[in-house]
Amino acid sequence: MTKPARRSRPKLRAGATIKDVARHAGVSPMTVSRVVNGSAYVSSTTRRTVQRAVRELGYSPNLAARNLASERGERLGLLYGNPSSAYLSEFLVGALESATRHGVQLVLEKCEPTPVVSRRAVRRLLSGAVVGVLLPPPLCESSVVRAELSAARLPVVTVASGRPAADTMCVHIDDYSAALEMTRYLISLGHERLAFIKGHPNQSASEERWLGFTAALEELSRGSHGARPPPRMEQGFFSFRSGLDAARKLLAIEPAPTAIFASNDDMAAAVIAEAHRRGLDVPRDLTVVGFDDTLIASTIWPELTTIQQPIARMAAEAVDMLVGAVRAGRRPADRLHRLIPHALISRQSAAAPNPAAPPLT
Amino acid sequence: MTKPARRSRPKLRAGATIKDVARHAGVSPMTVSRVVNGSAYVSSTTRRTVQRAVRELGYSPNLAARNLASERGERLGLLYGNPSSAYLSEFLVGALESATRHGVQLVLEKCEPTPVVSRRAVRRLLSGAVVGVLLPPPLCESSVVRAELSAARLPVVTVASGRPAADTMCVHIDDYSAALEMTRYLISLGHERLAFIKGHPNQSASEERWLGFTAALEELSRGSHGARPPPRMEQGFFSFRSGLDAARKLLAIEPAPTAIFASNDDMAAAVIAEAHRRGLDVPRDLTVVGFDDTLIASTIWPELTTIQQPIARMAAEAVDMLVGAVRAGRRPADRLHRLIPHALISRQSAAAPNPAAPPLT
DNA sequence: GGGGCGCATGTTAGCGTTAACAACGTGATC
DNA sequence: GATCACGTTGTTAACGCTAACATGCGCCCC
Repeated sequence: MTKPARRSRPKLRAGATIKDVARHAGVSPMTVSRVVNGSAYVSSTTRRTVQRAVRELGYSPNLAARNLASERGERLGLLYGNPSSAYLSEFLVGALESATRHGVQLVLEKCEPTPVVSRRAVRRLLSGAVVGVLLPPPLCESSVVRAELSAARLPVVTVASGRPAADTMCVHIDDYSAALEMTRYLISLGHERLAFIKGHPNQSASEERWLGFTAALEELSRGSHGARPPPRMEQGFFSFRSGLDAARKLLAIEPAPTAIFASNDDMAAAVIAEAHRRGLDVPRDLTVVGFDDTLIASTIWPELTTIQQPIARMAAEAVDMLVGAVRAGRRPADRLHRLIPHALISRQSAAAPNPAAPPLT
Repeated sequence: MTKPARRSRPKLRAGATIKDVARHAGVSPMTVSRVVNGSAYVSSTTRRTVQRAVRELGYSPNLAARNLASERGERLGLLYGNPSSAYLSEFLVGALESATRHGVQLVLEKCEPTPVVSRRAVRRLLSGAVVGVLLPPPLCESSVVRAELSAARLPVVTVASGRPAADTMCVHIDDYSAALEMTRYLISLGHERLAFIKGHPNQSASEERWLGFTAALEELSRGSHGARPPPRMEQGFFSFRSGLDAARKLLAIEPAPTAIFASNDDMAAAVIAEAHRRGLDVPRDLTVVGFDDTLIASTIWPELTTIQQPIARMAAEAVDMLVGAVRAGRRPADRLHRLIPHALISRQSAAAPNPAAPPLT
C-alpha cells in the first residue's frame, strides 16, 4: 500500500525551501533565515556562501510560512468612495507596492458616506479580518464613516484630508501652500484679474486651497498700490460639469479674468472647453490652471499647468504608517500627520496675459 | 525566571483561532475547519453549533496558516505598461477583488515593451516568486514581453487583446461586433456621412474595430441603393492629441461627416473639443461616439455615447483563469479564450443628424 | 588565568491550518 | 447476528519559517 500522498509527493512546488538552501550551503536553516532577512549576526563569509546557495537554487521564501511564523500577514482594508478613478488608480499602485513590501494583504471595499452603507462596509471588513483601514478622499472627510470605524476600534489612516483631525493618523499635502504657490506663480506671470473655482464644500482641502489663493492676492495688494478688484470666485463641486457652469459665469464678467485657477483638473479642463467654445485661445487669451495632476491634466490640449500630488507615494506612506501602528499595537506617539511635498507642474495652459485687450464676449 | 515570552504572551492577537472555536463548540478543530470550508461531511446540528461558536468568538481563519497548510497563497504578477490610468484603476479593482477571494497576492511591476526593460521586469517578478502573470493592454500585444515571459515559463493571461494568439490564455471582448453594433446604431439614427478614427496600429483591437465599422457600412450599401461615398478614415493613436489632429482633417472635408466614430474615448473627447472650437454643437451638428467607456466618457460634456468594456470583470476573470491554471499546473484544455459581453452605452453625444445643412467651415 | 562579554551559529518549539488516514457509530443487508 | 457500507468525527503529521533560547568560541582585562 502507498504511503500518504502528501509525504511521497515528489516536490510539485518548484521553489526550494529554506532547508534545501541550508543543506546546500552547509549551514542551519536559521542561518539562512538570518541572511535572507539581513540580520547583522552573520559573518561575511557565511553570508556569501548562503547567498550563492540562494542564487543557485533560485530560492525565495514562502510568504505564507513567513507570515505565519512571524505573526505578520495582516490584512488592511481600503475603503473607497466615489473616487476619481484616476486617483484610485495611482493610489492603488502606491498602496499595493507598499503592501507587498510589508507582506500585507489589501482588501478593497466600496462604500458610500451614509450610515447604513458604511456600517455594512465596516462589518464586511471586520468579517474579512481586517486590522486597519486606509481612507482616501472623499471618504476621509465623512464623519459617519469615521465614527463607524472608530466604533469598530479599527486603526485608520486618512489620506489627503485638508484639515486632518488632530488625533487621527493622516498623510496629506499642504493644500494651502500649494494654492499659494500657484497663485504667486500666476501673479509672477503678470496676471492681475484672477478668478478661482472652489472645490466641493464637503472637503476641507477645498477651503485650504481657497485660503491659499486669497492669501497670495492679499500679499499682492499689500505689496503694491492698495486696493484691487476683489477676487472673482465661483463655487464648484470638482466635477467637469460644475467647472463648465463656473467658467460660464466667470467668463461673462467684464472685464474678463485673464487667469482662472480651478480647484482640480476636471474643472480646469471644463474651463478650457468653455474657453474654446467662446473662441478664446488657451493660454494666449486665458490662462487656466488646475490642481492634482490627474490623468486629464496631461490628456487634454493644451496640457494643464497644475499642482502635482504624489498620490502613489502618499498611499505607500499611508500603508507604512498603518502597518507600523498595527504592529506596535497602538498609534504612533509622534508623526501622526505626515506632510508630503507637492510640486508645481508647468505645462502649456498658463502664460503671461495677452497685452492686447482680450476679446469681449 | 520567566518562561519564553512567546509562550506566556497574553493573546495579543485579537482573533480567536480554530482551536478556540473547537473548544467553544465542543468539537475537534478539524470539524471546525470542515464547517468553515463548507465540507459536506458535517451533520447539520454540528454545523449549526460550530457556526454559532464562530459567530460568538468572531473567528476568522488565519490566511497565512491556511495558505501554508493547503499550499496556496501564490503570488501573481501584474505587468502594466503605459496604461490609461482609468483603465488601470478599474483593472486593479477587479483583479484585487478576485485575488482576495482566491487568497492570492498581487504584485505590480511596471514595464516598457523593450527587450531590456521587459527582461528586467520579468526577472524581478521571478525573484518575487511570482507564479503567473496578468498582461493588460498595451503590453498584451508586445511580442517582446510575451517572449520574455514564455522564456521564463510563466503562465500568462492576456487581457483585451483584439486577436489573441490561439495558444495563449486570454480574456477579451468582441471588438469587431462592438464596432459593428455601434456603427449600425449610428446608421439607425439616420447618419450617412460617417467617419472613423482608427486606434493605435500596434494593437490588434484597433484593426478589429475598424473592420466592424466597415462591415456595417457594407451592409448599408448592400441593403439599399448601391454605391455610397467611401468611408472617411483617419489614423489615430489613442491619444487625445492624435484625436485632435484627426478631427481637424475630418471636419475639413466637404461635405463634412455628420457622425464621427473614434476608436477610444480620449480621441472622441478630442473630436468634441475640436467641434466646439469650430462652433459646432454636439450632438446637434455632429454626433461623436467613442469606445471603452473610460472615465473621460462621463466626465466631459456632452457625455459620450460609447462601448462599455467591463474592465473590472475582465480582470477578475483573468485572475480566476490564472489561478486555475496555476493550481492545475497547466493551461486549461478548453476555454483558453473567454469572451466577455460588452454594452453600448447611450449618452448625450449621439443624436439624429440635423436635417438643416451643417454649417460650412 | 578565570570571569565576563560579544559575536556567530545551532536547537527547539511552535505559528494556525488542512490532507490523509483512522476510528467510531448506526443501519441496512444477507 | 455478523458483515459491510456509509456518514460523521477525531487524530496525526506536516506546511516553511522564525522567535527565543542555548551553545560555542575567541578575546580582553583585572
